Amino acid sequence: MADDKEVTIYDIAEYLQISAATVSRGLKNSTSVNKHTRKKIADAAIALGYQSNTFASSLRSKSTNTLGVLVPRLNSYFMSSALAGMEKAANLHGYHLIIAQSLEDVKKEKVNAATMFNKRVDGLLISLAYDTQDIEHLEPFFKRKIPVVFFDRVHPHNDSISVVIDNYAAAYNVTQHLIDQGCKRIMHLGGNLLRNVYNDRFNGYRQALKDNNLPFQDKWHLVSTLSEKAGDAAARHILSLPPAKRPDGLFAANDTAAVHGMIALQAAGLRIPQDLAVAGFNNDPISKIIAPNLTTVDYSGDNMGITAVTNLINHLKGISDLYSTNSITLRADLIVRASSLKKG
Amino acid sequence: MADDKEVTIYDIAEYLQISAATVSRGLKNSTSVNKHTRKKIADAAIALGYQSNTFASSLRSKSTNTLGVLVPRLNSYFMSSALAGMEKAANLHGYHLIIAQSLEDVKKEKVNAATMFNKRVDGLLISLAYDTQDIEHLEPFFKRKIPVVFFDRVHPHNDSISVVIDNYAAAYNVTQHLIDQGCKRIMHLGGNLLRNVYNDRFNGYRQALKDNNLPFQDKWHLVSTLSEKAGDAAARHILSLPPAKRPDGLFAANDTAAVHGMIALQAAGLRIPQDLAVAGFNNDPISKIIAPNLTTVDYSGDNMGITAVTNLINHLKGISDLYSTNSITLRADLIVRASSLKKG
DNA sequence: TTGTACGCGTTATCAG
DNA sequence: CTGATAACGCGTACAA
Repeated sequence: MADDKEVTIYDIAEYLQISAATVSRGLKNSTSVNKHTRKKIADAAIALGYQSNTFASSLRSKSTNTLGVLVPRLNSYFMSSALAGMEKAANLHGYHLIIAQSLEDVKKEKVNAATMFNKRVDGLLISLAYDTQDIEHLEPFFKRKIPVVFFDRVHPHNDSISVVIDNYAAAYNVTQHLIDQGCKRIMHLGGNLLRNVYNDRFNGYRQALKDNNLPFQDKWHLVSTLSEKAGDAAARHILSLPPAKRPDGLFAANDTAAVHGMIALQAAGLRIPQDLAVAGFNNDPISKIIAPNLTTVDYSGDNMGITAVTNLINHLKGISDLYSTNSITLRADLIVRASSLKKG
Repeated sequence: MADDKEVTIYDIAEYLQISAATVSRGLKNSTSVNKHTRKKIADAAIALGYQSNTFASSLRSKSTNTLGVLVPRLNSYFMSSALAGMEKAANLHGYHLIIAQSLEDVKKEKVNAATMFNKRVDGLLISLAYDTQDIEHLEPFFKRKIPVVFFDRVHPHNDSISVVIDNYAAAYNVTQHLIDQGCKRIMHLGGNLLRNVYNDRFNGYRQALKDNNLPFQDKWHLVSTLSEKAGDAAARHILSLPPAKRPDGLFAANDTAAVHGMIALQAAGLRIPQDLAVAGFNNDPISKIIAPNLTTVDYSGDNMGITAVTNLINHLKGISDLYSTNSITLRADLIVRASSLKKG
């Protein structure tokens, strides 16, 4: 009952009157150990209640089987789906996840990146904070050739890979769809243009307008954090305009803002889609609950998470060369629902 | 440019012509090191690009500053909020999180628990899988006195603590509220009774019926996984009953099932709350998007996460005795919204 | 205030 | 197939 000391491979070795080296090898089922001995070792391990000490092993083998995940926030539908996908893929390959959030704060992002490095993660998965300008804080990883995978909110870098969707094309398609429905005055509720996702969506939107000879006005481009409140504020902004000057279409860069905008607009008596067609982005569950259902872009966090981790691990195992390509683009289809259907 | 070797405290020591021991002490700002020397060490560390090796340190000090988090799923609103809260609290105290999901599978839960132990987490936070029967797989933690904190889906155990809400009281209140609104035939869409949360909610519901002299019928208690599909199926079940035999109230053990039930019922022409009053559980964002808004129970994952981690860390730091109490109950208030308001 | 010497538990290397 | 031994990077008695 003296359960106070760790049970180590030495205890097993002594117990079986063999060497610790053999125990170590036997424990990982090395074929260079007699099958019979292997069995004895496994049994003894259980009998003695042995539990391997991961970081003693890591210290020696210089690999932790751990991936660092650094995201802006943990509690959004997209992100929690991405994490779920990552965990699934990681688990499948015997890797584990250490997770931190920057809360959209570069400073926290830097501190967390350093922590991940100190923990000697075998690879880093990162989606950048709202106002991260450069990625100097990732230099330690690049220097030591620890693979970094950006996803969603990325930053171009030669020695890393990005997993993204084609935000430009998706936004273009959304806008074109609204135009096809007869919208002529389309407002865009977007995010910080510093981040590729919002910049690309904005550009896709603008290009679609241009290609259809529709004028773009600066005041139709609202920048926000795309929160519930931001959706609300956008609605109030629209309602503050004289009816003749109001947009007849709204494309929000996420579903949260779109939905809360809709609710506020509807509360004020506007009809959707008749008075104003609305489209969002992400295919968040809320898009199927709001009435009318929200037109959006299918953006699977799960897929993105699985892809990011699988590629990272393949690279770690030398199966694929991470840097042979710089970017993986996942598909993200337009999902048309009633909120944007002015015609039939 | 030969950045291929780790920079260790020995490199700093050699660089400064002092001993590694002093460097080690200086790095953690020990007052037993000359202030001037300390400064030199810090500077040299930066100059040489030193990054401490966490697990070498852990191996020596036998503490990892890492907490294990083991949950059924990562991608639910409640759970991602709880994780966000945990990360926030952990980060605040210099702890980090290693996260895994059981995907509601006991086998995975066991494997993951073992991994967490092998990684020598300083403490474990766990919410049990759907069908976990016993917690023998946590024995290694108990034996080595590594603190375990259960949250949400808990299991009574002397050497651990549980962070919960009063599910019984909350469910009682929901049911009483429905009764107050005139409901006489209340159906309960619940989860697996093996889990405290669903069992307690069921019992609260039943007791409220009893206290109001309303009959309970077995067939009014539906057990499911509380998924979108389960909500749908429950609705179809209700619709399959002859109108006179249908319930006039529905209490679902989560908002997802409640909302998707509502949508299906409404699609079939039932009016909510007139024909059927509905209440859910969790105060998920979707409860404020469905029309009419869903009556529910406010259940803050963020709070629960913060509470669980803070208590765990206080215990680790010896500030509080984890086991002086066996359970912390957070408040969870009824939020009345239109979906249940038959009267005014 | 600083240095010496050793150990944490594992794995790699080399020899047999 | 197995064993002896050193090393991974750090922390800490103990001594100076």
